[in-house]
Amino acid sequence: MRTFVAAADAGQFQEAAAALSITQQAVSKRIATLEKDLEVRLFTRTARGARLTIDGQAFLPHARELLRVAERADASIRPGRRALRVDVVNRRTAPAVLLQDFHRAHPDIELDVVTLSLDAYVDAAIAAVEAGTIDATFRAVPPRQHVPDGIRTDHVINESHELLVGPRHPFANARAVAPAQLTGHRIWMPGLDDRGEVTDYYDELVAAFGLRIDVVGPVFGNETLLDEIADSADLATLVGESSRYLWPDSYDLRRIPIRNPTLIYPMSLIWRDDNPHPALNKFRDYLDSRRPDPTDAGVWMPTWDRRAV
Amino acid sequence: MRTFVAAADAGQFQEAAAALSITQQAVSKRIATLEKDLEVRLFTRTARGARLTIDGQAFLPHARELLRVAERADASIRPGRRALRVDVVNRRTAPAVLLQDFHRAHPDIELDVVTLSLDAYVDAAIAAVEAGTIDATFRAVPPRQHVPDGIRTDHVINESHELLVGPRHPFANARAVAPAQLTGHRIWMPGLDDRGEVTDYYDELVAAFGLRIDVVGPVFGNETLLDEIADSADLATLVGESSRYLWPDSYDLRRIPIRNPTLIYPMSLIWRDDNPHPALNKFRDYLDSRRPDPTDAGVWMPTWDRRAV
DNA sequence: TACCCGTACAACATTTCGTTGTGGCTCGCT
DNA sequence: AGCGAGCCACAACGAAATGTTGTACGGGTA
Repeated sequence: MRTFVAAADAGQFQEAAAALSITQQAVSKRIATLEKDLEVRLFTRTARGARLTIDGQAFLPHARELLRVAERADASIRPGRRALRVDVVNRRTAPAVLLQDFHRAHPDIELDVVTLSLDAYVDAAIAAVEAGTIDATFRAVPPRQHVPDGIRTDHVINESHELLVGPRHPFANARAVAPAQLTGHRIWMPGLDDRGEVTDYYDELVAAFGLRIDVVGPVFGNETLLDEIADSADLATLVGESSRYLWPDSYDLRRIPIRNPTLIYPMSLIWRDDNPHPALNKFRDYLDSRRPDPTDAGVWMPTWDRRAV
Repeated sequence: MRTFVAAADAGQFQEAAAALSITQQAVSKRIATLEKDLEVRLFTRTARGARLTIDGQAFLPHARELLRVAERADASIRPGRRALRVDVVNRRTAPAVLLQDFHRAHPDIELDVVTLSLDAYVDAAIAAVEAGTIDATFRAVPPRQHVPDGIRTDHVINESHELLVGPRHPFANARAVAPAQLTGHRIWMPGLDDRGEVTDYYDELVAAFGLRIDVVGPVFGNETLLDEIADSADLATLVGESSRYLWPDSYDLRRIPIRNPTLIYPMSLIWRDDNPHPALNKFRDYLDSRRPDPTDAGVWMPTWDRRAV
């Protein structure tokens, strides 16, 4: 591909060969092989060079695109020059929205959004940051969480919860609900088991408001969950407010804000203080510009104190 | 790349090897080479297979994208299965807009928009259609134009002209102008020389309204032209209405509609009747749904009768 | 502890790839 | 018209790569 593009740009094989530091014959051979593989003539050879055929013209932009993608693929992992790699717990939460917005604001900055395998507790994520395999991660950082030297955390997101219900649910037409009203109602959050700080959060939430959260059943994927909730008259689930920007509205589901108090899930950015990646500072600046309001009244946040459970 | 993706999907080299019809050792070698080239470990080898590292996870989507692009590149020219290839005279005219819209309406249909070299008259374009190197082209087809058997034409576009002027031009603030008002004004259309039916059109236009069209000077590119017009108090040029959807508004240029009569440039789609490409019919259906109004009053169209000049 | 499964390493055969050498074609100059 | 310059294709050879078979190593598991 590189040879094809070089030859197309140069208009002749000889010059392309020079640019690639190989012989003209090698270029000729490469192009011939490509033409044989594609079963199409790409150049018309003349005495004064080689001009693209129609097929060649049609192929050229694809070839360039391929080289661009290859370049980006390489840049995404080559140590020392790779894209900024940020971990999010999952792609339907506030950090993902934030990263999308950041990308819109700075399209030139290469980003890689990864999701560490599901058994990653804060500790595992912090270890990954420390090891340098990821540049940053968004996590809830309980006060008692041990943070090694050289690792910094910054509380940059307050994600508030909404109740997601189907049209037949008692709260389907409510403008808002208070956590106290949820007492006795079933809240279904499959897959919410054994996940470190996340379960700690919901344990504390349950204890604080007398909620009933079911975690039964395996996770068959998001569509199944939404389907069941849409059909049910008593199932509900909690989702982050940001997910409204990430889901299609295809199901007949209602999002009911939760008020008095609002249920906040706090998240911090975690990164290595000595990470020299230039994009990291830009990302932190961006987060700074959207920092959540200082906690005010009407808001519930976890204490993350095990004794509260 | 294919091997990497296969191994990532399979979770083990052995199975990937089977899928690729090579030995496990070959897969191992390929992955090892890739890792060496990238200077990054992509898999952690375990006794029960190979799992992606963080780096591998970050790389995977890029690898998939590369394969997709390669697939599309191949599809764009492989005879018998290639994308629908449509020629437009240049990428700033109505056909280009139409193709964009069509692509939005049918994102699944692969399109290749090409531009035949500039010396291509209708005859050359028709020959290209006949030879099958392009599936269709948009051209003005004068009534006297010879069209071979098996080639069909359909008048699907009426592009109306607008006058493009800088802020100091006398018409800069006009809501509209009539062709008669343009008598004596300089209209600059560099590059408009020796272009077959296109020049015929403007020749007839000049004769009909006593216009003065300058074609002096080489074409240095669009930016230069726009620059000069923006700066000049008496230069103007004619552009198609559709170009408003294709140009940025970065220059301080005014588009003045031309009325009484509107100046129409008619264009037809030209294709081979026996072209079996499935996308061709869909494209024609689409064009049908946007067919221009039957010519009504207040419109000027060329007769393309040489004697009129 | 003995296997089973999966990966890595080694040696060898085969294919691919790049180089040098050469011929043929076309354009432009004399 | 003849000749030289410039460019591409084909042939032959050596080097590098790639794939295969054979084998060793290591971690789960019965």
